[in-house]
Amino acid sequence: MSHTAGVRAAQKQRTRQALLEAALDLLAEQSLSSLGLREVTRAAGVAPTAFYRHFHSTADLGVALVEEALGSLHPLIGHTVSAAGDTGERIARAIDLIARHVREHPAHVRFVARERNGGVQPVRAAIAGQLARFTREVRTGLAADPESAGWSDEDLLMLAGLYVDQMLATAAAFLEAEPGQERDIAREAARRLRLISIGRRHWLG
Amino acid sequence: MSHTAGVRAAQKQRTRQALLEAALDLLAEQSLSSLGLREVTRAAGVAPTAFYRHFHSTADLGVALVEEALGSLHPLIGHTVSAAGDTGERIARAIDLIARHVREHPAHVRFVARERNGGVQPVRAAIAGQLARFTREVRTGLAADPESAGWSDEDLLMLAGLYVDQMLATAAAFLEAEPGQERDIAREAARRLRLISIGRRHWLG
DNA sequence: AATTTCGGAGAACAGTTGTTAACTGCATGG
DNA sequence: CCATGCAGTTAACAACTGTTCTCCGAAATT
Repeated sequence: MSHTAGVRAAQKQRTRQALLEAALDLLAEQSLSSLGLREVTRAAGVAPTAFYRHFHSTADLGVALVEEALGSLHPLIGHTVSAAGDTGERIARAIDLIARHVREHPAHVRFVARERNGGVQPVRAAIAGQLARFTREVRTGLAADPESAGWSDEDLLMLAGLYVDQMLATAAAFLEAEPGQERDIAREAARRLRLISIGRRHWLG
Repeated sequence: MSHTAGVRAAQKQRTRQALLEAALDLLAEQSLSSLGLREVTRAAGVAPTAFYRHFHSTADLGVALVEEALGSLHPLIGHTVSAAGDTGERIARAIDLIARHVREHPAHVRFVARERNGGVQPVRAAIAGQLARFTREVRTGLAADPESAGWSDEDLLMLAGLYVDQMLATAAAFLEAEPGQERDIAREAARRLRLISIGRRHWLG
């Protein structure tokens, strides 16, 4: 039962993944707009022309990387926003989650932070799209909270955007941090989130 | 009294400025890490080798651009933070100031937003240094406000950092906005700042 | 007036880039 | 079992890159 997807298609996927991983590696020390097609294929161990079997251009590859970096993160969002516990516990857990994610996928995080305002328009658009989705998801999560009673949809979206921006800024800070500084960054991020949640509590009236 | 700086040095400065402006133009559609030396000299109308008389590399030129983009902004900061008026008026004035700055110097703003997390380490470091300076200046401005009574220096620095990040995010949003959307972005930014200032008011206790 | 300094030009270098064309070999579907 | 499809290779192209060395002319110094 069930074909294991075909020997042929499987091998294609392996090459595609090799290209994506090689690119991600190279992007540790440069921006996407300077990433060369040959450079990528060389690092992936395939011929330059093989690239065209998978992507039209490096910009196209970048869009695929956005999907890989952010696409699988959506389930996590709603689950985290509507977690149990008091405000302090929820803040600590959210920051812990960010820290772990940055530790486990530093290249993906770096890529997103770098290309969010980078020099390749389609990639910027793809990232903006994913972040807008995150924002709507956080909004939905917040709406379920009893503390959001009386809030307009517009204001909830504003708060969600503030949170998403803050999450990304914290992740970027973790990335740039030298070993041992993570504690300080976590404390600063917690204070920021605490201030925002205080503002949230007194928003009405 | 006073030599007008010498014909020779003056011409050198003109060429240097031509290189910086040509680079800034080219950086509208790419990142610094893909900016070529020859590309810059071609756009500036000088020979490739002339580049070396002014910069060691394009990374070096990038650091100079950071200075040009952010160096002259410091006086403005303290003046804006410690302005008169109630909270709403001060928020509106700050956002207006950002909007005007983005309108008048879009290339500089784009450059900073893009290279803040870009692929060229010395430039990232230069931007981080300038933003840290901004944060300290905002902190000093906030400290003068009677509303900051009882605040620890650490907390003031946290709040200042939050403001600086928010300013940059707003500027970046203005940049990406299509004509006519500026009003909405200004309104969203105002709401964010209002929420933060509410959090500030209730921070203690 | 003679000499030094120095910003910029010119030519040449080895190496790299994206893209094209024609090919090879093997998994696939009839 | 055979013919088709297609991922990947090889070779070649014109164009471009950063860097070096040599030179020129005019401003600056003496």
